[in-house]
Amino acid sequence: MTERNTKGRILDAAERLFARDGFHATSLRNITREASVNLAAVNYHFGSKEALISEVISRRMVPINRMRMGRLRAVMAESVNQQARPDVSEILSVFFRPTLVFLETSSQAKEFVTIIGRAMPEPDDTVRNILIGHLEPVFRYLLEILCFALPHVPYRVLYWRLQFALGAFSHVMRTARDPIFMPDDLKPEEDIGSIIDVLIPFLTAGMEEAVE
Amino acid sequence: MTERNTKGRILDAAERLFARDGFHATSLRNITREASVNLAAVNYHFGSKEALISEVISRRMVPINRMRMGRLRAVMAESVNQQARPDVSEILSVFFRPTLVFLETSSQAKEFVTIIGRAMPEPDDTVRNILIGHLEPVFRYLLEILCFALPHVPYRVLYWRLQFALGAFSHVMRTARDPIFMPDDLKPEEDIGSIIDVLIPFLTAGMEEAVE
DNA sequence: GTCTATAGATTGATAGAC
DNA sequence: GTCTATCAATCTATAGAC
Repeated sequence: MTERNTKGRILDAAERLFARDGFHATSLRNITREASVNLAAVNYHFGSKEALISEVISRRMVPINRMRMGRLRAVMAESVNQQARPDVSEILSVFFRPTLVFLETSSQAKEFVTIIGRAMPEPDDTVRNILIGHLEPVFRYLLEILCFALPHVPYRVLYWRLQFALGAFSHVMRTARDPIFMPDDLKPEEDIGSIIDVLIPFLTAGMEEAVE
Repeated sequence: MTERNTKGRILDAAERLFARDGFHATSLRNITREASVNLAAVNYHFGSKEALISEVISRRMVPINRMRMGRLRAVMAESVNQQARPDVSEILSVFFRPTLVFLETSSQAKEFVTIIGRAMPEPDDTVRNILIGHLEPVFRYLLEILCFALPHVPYRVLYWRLQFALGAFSHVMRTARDPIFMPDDLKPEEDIGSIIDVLIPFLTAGMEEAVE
């Protein structure tokens, strides 16, 4: 299912290597070798390594976040209609599940899950800001809806709880395929969806916990 | 409170710069300039950049983890004595609070909190394994005690929940001083202890949540 | 122990032929 | 659009004088 054209081949190879080795440790030479294209092709098609990183992130993040925003709006609208508080577990599902939407259609896209987890803690500001720019509107809307869902929890506490959720999520997305500290009598999960099934009740309980 | 000798000056400067810019983006030239020592001093005193990274991490992690293990054993012993299950909130406190132990004594050590959060998601295996090597025995013992505390939660679920806790913790340690997505009407916490005060009830609720 | 000078390797980017 | 060849900058690490 590899892309035929050079640009697509570069994007796929970059996605694979960024996921495996990180952004900084992956050189343009590694990428073009993996993609079987010429070194100069990256700068011809993308302009710079940074622009390539941006493209690798954007081509998946844009549709994922469009899906997230649409579903969050639906959850909010339904809540207003029924004059009921939105369900925290559903809010979190709507945020996390779209990450997996590509996994059924493309084996290549599995790499991307790791990339999200890599970009979040990236020390390089320019790289991290690419992800942050995509996530910021979603985060704000998510926080707003959580305020409706959990009016008894202070705003400041909800902000930090949402940060905890983000941290837990990015950590397991990054390490899911090669989990650290895994005891010998446990096996890595075969698919990431089953980790999210454990994650959502965990986070929901934490979100809903009363503040004394 | 800066160290007088060259070795200590290098360690402090490296800690500061690793925290701010990450391990990979910080060159030995940056470090020696910041420490006002000669470039060759790093290889004279430490042998290599990797060995310096290891030292920066170890000099704080060793005493922190010794404290953690001691307190965890105490929690476990008290539980056996009283024939009661250990308290989840206390277990988590015993793990998280020692991170802050240096903060009262040394302003320099504030940087280290960020470093833990940086080393955990580090793509470079050799760097990440330095931290993992320190944390592994603590993680295993922590998981064991959680099994005692929460016998109704399956082992596999507890493993992942502890991973979520680790992810949330490292994420906020890394971003606490410059939080992402911070709304205009919120201010960064003045000290990290107050974030941990929010974190522990959140994680405790998630840990204790019943599994259907 | 501290310094200068430099080796040796790798990187992102580009000029210019085809 | 694709290629070769190369520039200029960076890095870690080390040899050798003091």
